[in-house]
Amino acid sequence: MSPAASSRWCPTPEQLMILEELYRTGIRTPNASQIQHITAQLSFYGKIEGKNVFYWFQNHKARDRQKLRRKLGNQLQQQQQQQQLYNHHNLHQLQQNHPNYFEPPAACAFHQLSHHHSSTFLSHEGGLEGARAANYRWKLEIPEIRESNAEKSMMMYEQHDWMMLMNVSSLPIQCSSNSSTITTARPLKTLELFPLTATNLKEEE
Amino acid sequence: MSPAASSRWCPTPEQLMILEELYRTGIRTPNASQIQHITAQLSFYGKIEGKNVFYWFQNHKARDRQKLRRKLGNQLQQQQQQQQLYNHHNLHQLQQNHPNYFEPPAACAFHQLSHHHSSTFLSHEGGLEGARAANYRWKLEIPEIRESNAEKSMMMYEQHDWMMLMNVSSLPIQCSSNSSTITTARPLKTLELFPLTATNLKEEE
DNA sequence: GCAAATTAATGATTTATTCAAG
DNA sequence: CTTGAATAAATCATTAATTTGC
Repeated sequence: MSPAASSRWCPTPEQLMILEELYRTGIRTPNASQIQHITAQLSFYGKIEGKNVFYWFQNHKARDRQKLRRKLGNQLQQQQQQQQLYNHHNLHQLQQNHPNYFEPPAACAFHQLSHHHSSTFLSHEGGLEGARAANYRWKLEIPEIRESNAEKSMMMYEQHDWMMLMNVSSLPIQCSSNSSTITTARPLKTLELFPLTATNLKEEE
Repeated sequence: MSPAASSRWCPTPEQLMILEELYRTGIRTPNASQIQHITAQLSFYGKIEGKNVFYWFQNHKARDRQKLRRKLGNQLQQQQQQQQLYNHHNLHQLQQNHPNYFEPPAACAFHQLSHHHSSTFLSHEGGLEGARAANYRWKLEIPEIRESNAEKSMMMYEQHDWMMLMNVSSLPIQCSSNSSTITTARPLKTLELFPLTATNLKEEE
């Protein structure tokens, strides 16, 4: 009965509490160092990774907004005049394609809101300088590719998985020629890179 | 007089060409290792980071779709019958919400294709099993928050900076440093390697 | 010809939507 | 049904094209 490493993070009550507290405090979109910090703190209460923190804030923010939107949407049932006015005014073509867009104006408003908030809590914090200076390390454990149902859908590409610390500038990738490999030079590599097979299958029409 | 490190990546013609070729070949959403490879290869032609590659594909895919959508949108003014038929036939619930989803099947196909490709040049690691084993460290340098115009918009949160390279596995990236005339005119075998056969029309006329 | 001023492309972020585990 | 995870759409911001007046 090993823990069997469930495929997704399950926040402990403590973690959740802290996260919510942080959110209440005003943190909406933590940056790298903030995430690092939070993760470190929360890791005391249980297993957790940076991406969990990241996603949590993303989702929480989004859903919070969603609720708010709904609530407001109901409240302002009668003020739709404005709505229509607005709609009629600055409308992109794409809205044609999204007839189910409930409240485009709301969305717009939210953008602004968003900006406002971030600047708000950033200003008060004023403590990013310190963070900004240093380098941080992250241990990235390979994300346990879920092959559970792999047979069906092949596998998922988690393209987010790679997004990270690309600043690997130090990167030894820098062509370690020293060994023989050179001979082939780039053309060959290129070849490897490009499976010219198939190629067809354009997404067109 | 340093180059002053422009704030955003500017692909060299070679890099661009290769990327486009890859795209044409079918790569839409490269995974971690693919991005690694591509980045390594392209780094020979100029400064480049993984995230550039990632973003490039994201944007290219999106804008390609955009164009296509527009085009089709015009073309299919009268063919909406088919659409409806299709929609009615193999429909997930979500398609209700996205009546404007033109080619869900295409998307699917690409995933498969993509997978095929990756396995093609990742075959040496015999799949993902090998990769999954280890943990890796990455140095995360705080991304040099651009404060250039900070006073106006405070700062940007680059939350993407942290997400990255989860999968990084065996990293077979063998670059060739080689001492050829790198400076300006690289031969760019790659180009020659790819018969730019235009069986598929250019994106838009 | 050549810069300042505009516009078009496109790299980089942020937000909204969807998928699927529990 | 809730929510972590992933993807796609929309948006912002900067660079390259280009126009324009001189």
